[in-house]
Amino acid sequence: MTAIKESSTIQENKQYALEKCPVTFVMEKIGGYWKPIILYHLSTGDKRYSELKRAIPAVTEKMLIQHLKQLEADGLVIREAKPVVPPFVTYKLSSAGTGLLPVIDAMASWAFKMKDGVYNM
Amino acid sequence: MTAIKESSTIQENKQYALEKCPVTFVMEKIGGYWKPIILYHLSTGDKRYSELKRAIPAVTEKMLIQHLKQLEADGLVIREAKPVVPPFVTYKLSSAGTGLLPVIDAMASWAFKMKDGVYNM
DNA sequence: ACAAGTACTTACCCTAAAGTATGTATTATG
DNA sequence: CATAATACATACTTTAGGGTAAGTACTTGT
Repeated sequence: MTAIKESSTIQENKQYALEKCPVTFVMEKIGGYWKPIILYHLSTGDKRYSELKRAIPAVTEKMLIQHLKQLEADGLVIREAKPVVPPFVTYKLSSAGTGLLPVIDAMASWAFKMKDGVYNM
Repeated sequence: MTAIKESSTIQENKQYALEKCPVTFVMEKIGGYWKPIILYHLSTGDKRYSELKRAIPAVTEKMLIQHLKQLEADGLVIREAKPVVPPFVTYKLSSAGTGLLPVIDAMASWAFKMKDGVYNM
């Protein structure tokens, strides 16, 4: 992960937005490019790291693990590792992560309406 | 023979994600840093450009106008300009933009639950 | 001996998004 | 005449995020 510069305006703005805007708070958590996709794949049940990798072929390993770590740090997913070799690691949604599913659903619903031209008038 | 530069992976991935993932489709529309905030402010009624500027003091004019233009191009907001001087321009949500409000609400609801510790168990 | 599978890690690079600073057109008003 | 107000536009710089490529540790199978 790259170090963040605390003094930058963008960081100050993030502080402002985080305190003032709950939507931005959510964006901070699921705004990463692959995070919604990962969340979606975990919504159908626990997945091993390699299962996620295969389920999302376009994501690079660096991005996958990076986002998984962030999601874990944010308390949205839970990592469980069995002390065996080869490693056996599964990821699943926490209760907070599960609580996000209505958001994901609302998004998907809007996207489908857009594609169906429901809002073209 | 010189090698021809192929299209970047990032663009291919975007194509993949847009087709496969409705959530990413939504992120494309409202993922810009200030867009959710702008949308939120428009949800309470039409606003003049200068009203938005005052309502969101931390945003720069470049970012504000840029995001407004994108939201307009995406059909989420409608711009109305009166041919007077000084200019009088108002922005309001389109039907598609209004259709996004449940998403915003779901996000806000989750954010407040998070802050209230509802998911800490 | 060595390749294969699993779950990462790390160093480096490139680009898109965001920020800074300044300029534009028009008219009313002091 | 100069300033204020409004709604932008634009050249330039910085930063955060994402991508590439390669390596690590450990054990089982051939």
